[in-house]
Amino acid sequence: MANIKDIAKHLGVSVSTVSRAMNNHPDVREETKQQVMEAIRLYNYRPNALAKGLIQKKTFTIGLLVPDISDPFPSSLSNAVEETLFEHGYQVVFGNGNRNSDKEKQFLLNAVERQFDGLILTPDYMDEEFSELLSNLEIPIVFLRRRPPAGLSFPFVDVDHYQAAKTAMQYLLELGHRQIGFIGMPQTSFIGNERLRGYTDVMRMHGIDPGPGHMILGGRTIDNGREAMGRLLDHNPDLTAVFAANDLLGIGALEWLAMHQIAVPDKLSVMGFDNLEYAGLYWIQLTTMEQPRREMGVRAAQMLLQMIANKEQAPESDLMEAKLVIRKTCKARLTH
Amino acid sequence: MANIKDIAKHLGVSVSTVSRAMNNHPDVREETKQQVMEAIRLYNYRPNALAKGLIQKKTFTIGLLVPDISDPFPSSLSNAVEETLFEHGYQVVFGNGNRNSDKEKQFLLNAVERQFDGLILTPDYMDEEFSELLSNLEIPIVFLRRRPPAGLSFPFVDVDHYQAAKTAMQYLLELGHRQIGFIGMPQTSFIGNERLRGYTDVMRMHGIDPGPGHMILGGRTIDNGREAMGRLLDHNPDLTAVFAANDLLGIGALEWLAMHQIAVPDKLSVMGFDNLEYAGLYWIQLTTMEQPRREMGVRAAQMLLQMIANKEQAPESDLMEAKLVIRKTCKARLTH
DNA sequence: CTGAAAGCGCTTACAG
DNA sequence: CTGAAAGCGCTTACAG
Repeated sequence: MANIKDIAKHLGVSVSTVSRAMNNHPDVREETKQQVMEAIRLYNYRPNALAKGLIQKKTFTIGLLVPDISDPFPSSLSNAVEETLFEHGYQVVFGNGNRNSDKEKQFLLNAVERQFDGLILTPDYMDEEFSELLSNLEIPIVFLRRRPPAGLSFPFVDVDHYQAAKTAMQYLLELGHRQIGFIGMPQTSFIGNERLRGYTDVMRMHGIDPGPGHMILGGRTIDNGREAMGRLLDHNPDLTAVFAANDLLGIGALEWLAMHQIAVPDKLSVMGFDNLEYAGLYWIQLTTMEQPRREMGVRAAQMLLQMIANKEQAPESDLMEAKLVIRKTCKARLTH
Repeated sequence: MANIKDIAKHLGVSVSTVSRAMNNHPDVREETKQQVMEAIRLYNYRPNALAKGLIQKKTFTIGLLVPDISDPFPSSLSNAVEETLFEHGYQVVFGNGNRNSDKEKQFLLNAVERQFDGLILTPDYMDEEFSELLSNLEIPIVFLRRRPPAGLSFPFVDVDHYQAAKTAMQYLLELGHRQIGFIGMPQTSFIGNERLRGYTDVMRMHGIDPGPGHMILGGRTIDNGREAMGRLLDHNPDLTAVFAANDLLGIGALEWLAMHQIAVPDKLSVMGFDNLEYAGLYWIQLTTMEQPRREMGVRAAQMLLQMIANKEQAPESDLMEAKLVIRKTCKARLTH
């Protein structure tokens, strides 16, 4: 590959001049600039970003750590991040957390070695070591769909899961439901707990104290949802509605109900959370809470850009609102 | 950030020694090595990858261009690529082609500027300019799920779509179907045409000449499939089976059939292609051809690794076999 | 086993 | 408007 010296030599000018011409420096004769551009084309020359980054202390590279590249949820969000950052001249490097604690740490280390300009993080494991690493990082960081570990004050963007769960529950109550079951995520999940809290609080506000018979926790997948639905109805045959903490769980519930010929929404209403692609399928038509994925991604990217531009002043975290998407799995309770 | 000089100064040794100790050079006293390691920990030092890459002409970075990060199909495959490459110490940089010709080219340019060690490409647009760029690249490249543009001999890994379509058709014929319709992709799609060719050839082999009444081409999505199914049955009410060139199309067909109370597979059999997650859903249970996504990703990564290790000898392209996944949308034709 | 020096390919004051 | 020189943070012959 040709380098800047080659093209300087070719033109009989100094490398400084070539550099300035390439970078559109004002103090360079138009004619010289033209010649340089031509030589660049001729040699098929591309400036070495490593050398450039080394000296400018700026790489135009942003790291984006996602839990799992093949997970459909984060990927649409990643797209928004990537597009926003790309428009501003940054290349985003996806890190595959791979639901693996070591890989997440490895990514952080990589980011510092490679001199990334900023980081957007959706880590799954935030142990001591991770926090420790993070606190030494000296790079602008924003958390996406996660809260920073205790003691560290990085800005984040997330949905207000608690509020959203309340909205979902409110809807179910308006439809006349009182006996509402909950299919929840593992207790180790922050967002799972927020959604659970929304469920519980609304139930209590309406004078119902949801006991263990009202809920099955601990899952995330379609299989989990299917299994939970069966158990839930076993414990509590009076349920007229079920709130699933995520769509996969909700779809699993729907499966179980379909398998057992329990009509949805005539016999039982089902509410999901996320609004995955799945939810809109003809056979599913799940009523659910939609997370503003694109907006979250764009927002996180903008926040990071702002932090890079102004390292002093940290932006405010952003808690976004989820939107109720009404489809066909919830219905007013029959009053007999 | 501390640099190598800081830690050399701290220990009163030369930077050469620090460098050697870090990189496990044999000619360095064990004691020295220990001290260096300790100082590195103390300073929280991480070597600058830019400087390292600049001098070593090796960045341990691989570019992976995908058409669309949020597309579920490539992402599971990307995971396999990433994992394989990560095990060998490489970081993969995802490029979002974004179904946009300029972004794909931009990615190529970026790759050369940033001195990537290799590239795995799934481009959607391969015009003159793209080929031109490619031919100047001097970087090991493998194509994934795409064939290199005419005149360029990069190795590729893909599924043998023609063969796979024949397998699917063979299955339908074994079930007794003769009047088989085809819902196909745009004629601009290489893989779409391969699948169509498989369909047509098998039909002809069995003495049926599929006319325009047998097929609707031009779509990729669920909506397209739904619409195509209606038209197909309109033209050709005798059809007993339909082969959809991808699962989305197949699912759309299934939707239309469900909406019109046409029992699948009792009245009509439907065959898909891809085996997306969707296909296994309780309500769908689509019989389809599964592409070995993980294997393709792993294979492409291995090929690239081999090319990097040995720049002389180009590896053979790999055409993989798709596997028939029998679920519930195909059934033996009733013989009355 | 260790150090001094050159060099990777750029950018950027500084001087003219 | 242009050039010479220093320097970014490393690695690696070369010499000892």
